[in-house]
Amino acid sequence: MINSYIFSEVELKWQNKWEQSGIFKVSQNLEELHKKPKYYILDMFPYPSGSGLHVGHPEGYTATDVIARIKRMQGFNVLHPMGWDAFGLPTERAAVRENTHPAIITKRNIGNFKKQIKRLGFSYDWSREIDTSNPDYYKWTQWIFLKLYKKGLAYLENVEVNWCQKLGTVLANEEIKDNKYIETGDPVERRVMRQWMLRITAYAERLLVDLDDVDWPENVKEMQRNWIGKSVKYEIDLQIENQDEKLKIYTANPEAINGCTFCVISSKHHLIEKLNLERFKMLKLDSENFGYFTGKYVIHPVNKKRLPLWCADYINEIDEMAIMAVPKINKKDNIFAKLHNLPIIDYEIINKIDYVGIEKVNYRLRDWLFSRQRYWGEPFPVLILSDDTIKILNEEELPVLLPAIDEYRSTGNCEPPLARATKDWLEVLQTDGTIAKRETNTMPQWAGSCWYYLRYLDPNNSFNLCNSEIEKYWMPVDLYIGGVEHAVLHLLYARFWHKVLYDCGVVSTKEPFKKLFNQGMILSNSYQDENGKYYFPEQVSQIGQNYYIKENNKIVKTQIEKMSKSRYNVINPDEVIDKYGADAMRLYELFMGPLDQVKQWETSGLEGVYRFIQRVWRMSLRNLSNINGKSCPKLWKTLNKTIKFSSERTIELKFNTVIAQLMIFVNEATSAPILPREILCTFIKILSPYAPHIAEEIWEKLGNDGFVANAEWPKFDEDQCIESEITIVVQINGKKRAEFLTSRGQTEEMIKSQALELDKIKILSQEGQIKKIIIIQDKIINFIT
RNA sequence: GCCGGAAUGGCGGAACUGGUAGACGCGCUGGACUCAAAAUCCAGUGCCUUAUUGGCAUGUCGGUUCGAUUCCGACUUCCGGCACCA
Repeated sequence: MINSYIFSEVELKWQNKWEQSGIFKVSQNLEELHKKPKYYILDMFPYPSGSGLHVGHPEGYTATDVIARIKRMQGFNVLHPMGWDAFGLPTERAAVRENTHPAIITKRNIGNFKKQIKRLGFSYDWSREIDTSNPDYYKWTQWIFLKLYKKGLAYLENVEVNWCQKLGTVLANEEIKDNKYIETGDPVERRVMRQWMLRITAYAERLLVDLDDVDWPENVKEMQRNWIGKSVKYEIDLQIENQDEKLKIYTANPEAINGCTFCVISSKHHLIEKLNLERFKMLKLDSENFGYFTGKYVIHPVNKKRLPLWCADYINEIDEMAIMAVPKINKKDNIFAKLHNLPIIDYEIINKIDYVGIEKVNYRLRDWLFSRQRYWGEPFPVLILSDDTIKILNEEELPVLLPAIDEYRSTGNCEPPLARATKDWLEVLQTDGTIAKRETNTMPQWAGSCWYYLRYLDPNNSFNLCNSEIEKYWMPVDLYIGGVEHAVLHLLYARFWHKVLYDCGVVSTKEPFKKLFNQGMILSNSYQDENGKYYFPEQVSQIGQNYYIKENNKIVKTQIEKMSKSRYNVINPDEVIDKYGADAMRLYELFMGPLDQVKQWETSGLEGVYRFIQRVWRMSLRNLSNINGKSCPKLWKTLNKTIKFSSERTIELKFNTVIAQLMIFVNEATSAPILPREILCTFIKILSPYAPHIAEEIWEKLGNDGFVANAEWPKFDEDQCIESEITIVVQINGKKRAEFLTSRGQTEEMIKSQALELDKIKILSQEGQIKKIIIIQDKIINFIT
């Protein structure tokens, strides 16, 4: 079977050749770098989970790889790195289960991920690989924390968290449903704990304004704007009747103050306590429209009437909130008023000049809760002195290494796992003889992913986070691709840190990511019981319309959801590659649909791209002609169109349409009477970013020197891309009724006279029914009757 | 609930700036090759209508326009985010 393409051998061969030759390594030498323009293309690096890579990961990676390869062929220095967001909760859970050090589990998971990723033939510069849980890396995460602290952007505060007494630990929101731990049903309560906070709110305005300067999808910018939530509000102080206290209320509509019939204060407002309303504090305000009269009245600042003060939590998500209710115009106030029989009145709008409050700019954005009661994260580079004050460490003392501990769970006293460390880690003798204690909280997973794109630039620098000349050459990231689920949090946090680093003079750009693109998620079916617990597809069987857990026959519901480790619904790319090969896998990932759209994985769709690969192979085995490509005018034209199409649409990330065009070319070239070598060689070049393995193999077989990956991207002849003969559509009242072929670029008169020759139009014209004619050059003629 | 998306044949999708709806692929049907099968190749394939130079079709309802998958308004369903999954 000489005609069949054995992908497994060929793909391994080229992956080895690429690695041995080091063609995807980028120079660290600045003089060398400055000879060419730069292109920094970045993937959101993965969290190496135990369940391995799923088919959703390589979607974005394939997209960036195609761009990286085409940019290299177009003469750019391309920085295309990969690494691991290695700290994180699931690894810690696995560590608890196996009682194995999370570093060992992480190493194992990274090994798996890397092996899986490498099978797809991506052109990463692996010499720049980073791992956020490596002390050489997290030293710099801690270093950035020191910068934040010195700038007054890190502080301690008592904050409510989800506490599970039974487990003696804090739980993530996703682990809780109806105040219970999903896995075991143990109750979860809100408990106040001392937490590190980052003052991201200090950067709210800049985070908002600088969105105007980046080339990001408008919807992502909009989500960030809404998240920051800038609003201009009026603050009005209302006298509380028979009290010294004043109540500060907020309103966006001060002109409507005369429509106010009552005021509402949130249940967590500090005045609740101050005004001796403790007995109400015990009440749970879980229903949105639940509320009670506090027994107090406030005085209307304009008409001096008494307004009842109610307590309810429908008003805002901010704890410290009070409003004037205008049930006539505000929907929520209206519902609340009707429910509690409060008056709804008509009123006159007051003039701006008579506003009784002060204008105040508000942001919805809250400060960032930056500590976790977990082991597998960066230790804070701080000491708690005997007088309970904070002392930060010197840069020379970094990194603060994670200590070895016996178990990866909270202590019996409900302290974080780090409290299990031995005294020589936990206690640090000070020069004055007192003993300082280490912080036992760790940083959240976001920390490492907030600045990793900088470390790729200079990954082995042990004196600096990265060399500033190198930083100036590569930054900003030209294209950043990752899942839309990161549209707000990761991207906002990373922007915040970047701006702080900019203020510290560490980086030269205000924004880290010039262009952003969010790939849509690949979804698949997941199964969940009534408590919200997930099951693997193997654990579930279908009977009729319903799904049951095999073990106990309990019914589960199914839904199409984002593929993720926590939902137990991932599809493994290894199986796909075993069956169809890496090139087919790459093509399918992109052929499925537009990159930014949500897609459901259907393995059957792989058949088509697999056949395409085989067709390309058979086509290349034909007897090639050495005649000039131009002597096959039709195929030459199609080739030029295909080069143009791919050159333009690949950069626009419309990969699915490019692959369709490549297929059109192959269909035509397969049935063409002769196939000139020149045409095939050019086609192989434009195929190579998409299906690099087969492209290299054919390139070599055609007798070319070197790698096709290093070949020059072909140019196209614009004249060849224009059709000289076109179809004019003839419409009557906007409906297509006929069409005719003619040459391009004719005048309206010429088009009109040709259309009037058509029988249908002739009759229409003779009956004198034509009232109006609309002609669109080279496209349409529309007769209106 | 709030914020952001999506909806086109049996299926994934195409239509770049308001101008031929269904490119390309999957599936299906028929044919060629074969002892047979696989693979491959050729033809057909939105729905309705007996054919048609007919009618209906881009989630639903309405609007703007000579003309709407594309613009505007309302709605339905599904998906993502909502600050400790990342």
